[in-house]
Amino acid sequence: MPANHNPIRVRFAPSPTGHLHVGGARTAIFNWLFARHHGGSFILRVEDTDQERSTRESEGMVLSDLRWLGLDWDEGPDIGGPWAPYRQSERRETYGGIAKALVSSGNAYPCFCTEEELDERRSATEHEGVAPHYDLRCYRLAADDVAARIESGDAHAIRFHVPKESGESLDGDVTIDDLIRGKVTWKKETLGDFILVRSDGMPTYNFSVVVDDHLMAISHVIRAEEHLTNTHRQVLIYRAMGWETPHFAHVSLILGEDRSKLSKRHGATSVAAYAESGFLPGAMFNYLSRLGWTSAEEREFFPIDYAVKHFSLDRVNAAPAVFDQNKLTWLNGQHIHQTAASALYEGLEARFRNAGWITSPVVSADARRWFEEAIEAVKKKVQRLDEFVDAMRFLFEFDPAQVLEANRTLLANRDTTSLLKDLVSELCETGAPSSVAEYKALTEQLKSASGLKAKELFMPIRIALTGADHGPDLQRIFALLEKGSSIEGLALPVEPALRRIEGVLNELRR
RNA sequence: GGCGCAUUCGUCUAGGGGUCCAGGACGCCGCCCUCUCACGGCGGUAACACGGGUUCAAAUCCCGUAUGCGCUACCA
Repeated sequence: MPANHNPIRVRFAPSPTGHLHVGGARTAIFNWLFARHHGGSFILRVEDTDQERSTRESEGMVLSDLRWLGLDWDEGPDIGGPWAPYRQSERRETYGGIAKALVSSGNAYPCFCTEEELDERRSATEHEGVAPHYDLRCYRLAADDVAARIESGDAHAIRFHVPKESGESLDGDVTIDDLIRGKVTWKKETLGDFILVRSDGMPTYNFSVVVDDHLMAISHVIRAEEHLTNTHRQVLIYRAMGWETPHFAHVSLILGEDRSKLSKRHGATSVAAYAESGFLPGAMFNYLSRLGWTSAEEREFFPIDYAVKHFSLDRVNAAPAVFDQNKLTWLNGQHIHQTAASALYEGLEARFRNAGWITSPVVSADARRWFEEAIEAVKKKVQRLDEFVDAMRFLFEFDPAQVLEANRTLLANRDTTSLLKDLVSELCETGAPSSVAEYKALTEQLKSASGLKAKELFMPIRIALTGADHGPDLQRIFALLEKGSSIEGLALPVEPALRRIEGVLNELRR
């Protein structure tokens, strides 16, 4: 028996055919939020019955993508659980047994038609304007005929019989009360007999999903809208087995900018790609949970536990939603701004090393502290992790010739040259300012020496020092440069500020 | 084609008969803060798909149309 006796049990059932996509991620998040909000269980089940496309490697990727998002599960293929196994490919006997029961109760039958034959007959009837339903050929086979063909080893699928004529034991009409969409009804005429078990012995989605959801005691099936019309078939299987149906909630699809279903051609769609391009898991979670769901107070920016506390299916929107990179990026910025530099550093070290800024195999405590200061200095200017490298590049890379070339009008005039000369002599005399007081003293000194106003003073210094017309406070830049040059393991020269200004002056003299 | 679902600013959404000549957020524009760039603050731009009903009153209820999407597979 499971340790958790809460009857709320939901599952996320991905097909392992590549990285987790944002659509699947949102479905997983909604399920997880529902479970955590109600104190129920969240089960992970791998739907790998399509052997052509499923791989164990993909399964590993999907699991790690889910973990990256901050999700955890109570039962799953990697951790087991009371209803193991949690991989459908390992549950064939179970499906086989249920299929047999459906055949003996008269709700299903062996079908010997091959795929090619079916294709042929389908295309033959297509232009007659008739719904392309199975023609019931094998349903009408005589019992001993069937027995004989099975005896002789003829390959066959198992097909479910949708009750059509009055007098059949089940009604083919189905109404569900979807938690997001309300009542949805289908008429029996809509459906043809459909395959339960393929001729290779693998169950189809519509069959295995019912068997597993029932056997795993799933209370709420929360899944994407593309499965809504399949629910008709599934409910019929529940009825034929005499099983109670779970509650259904069909979440709308995520669309690309052109309002078609989000897919690879819309650009990055896997959560792994977003992780790589510098999105924080908390921001991804925040954005995806907000896509189609709002808390009663309509908060936009929130941590995971806020969503757990406030999540409710009642407030999930039935209309499809366009994936908006802009808003994701904004949210990611908000999350970065709120995250401590020490935490940000964790996700940034590899990027810094990659940029060649770290020269030692181990990062010393001093170096780490210095990086955290630098992160703090530029944090509010970035919206993605990868932008930190661009925002901090000026600290490590400086080419006087290039800087002059790009800013000749501003740097190559008499006032600026004498200002920079003054600055050099100040730096030689007192060293680079490392405190607010020293910095103030320096700028006061420069102001009186040059006679320039504050506004005219700072831009030439900024550019001669960083090469850019934007960046953190000059005072912080001096301090960072000064401190960093005395820390081992950082790719910084000694006296970087002085060298840079001198370098520019040298270029000016040429 | 048939069936199903959906339709409020460019986008995410609030709203569920009167409080809505429709509120919030992203984006965009302007202003303020400021040595710069950002952050932040303030303001602006912009929507009830269309047509019929029902009602004293409709973004909200009903019907139809249009559009989009999904399903209609021995994919999930």
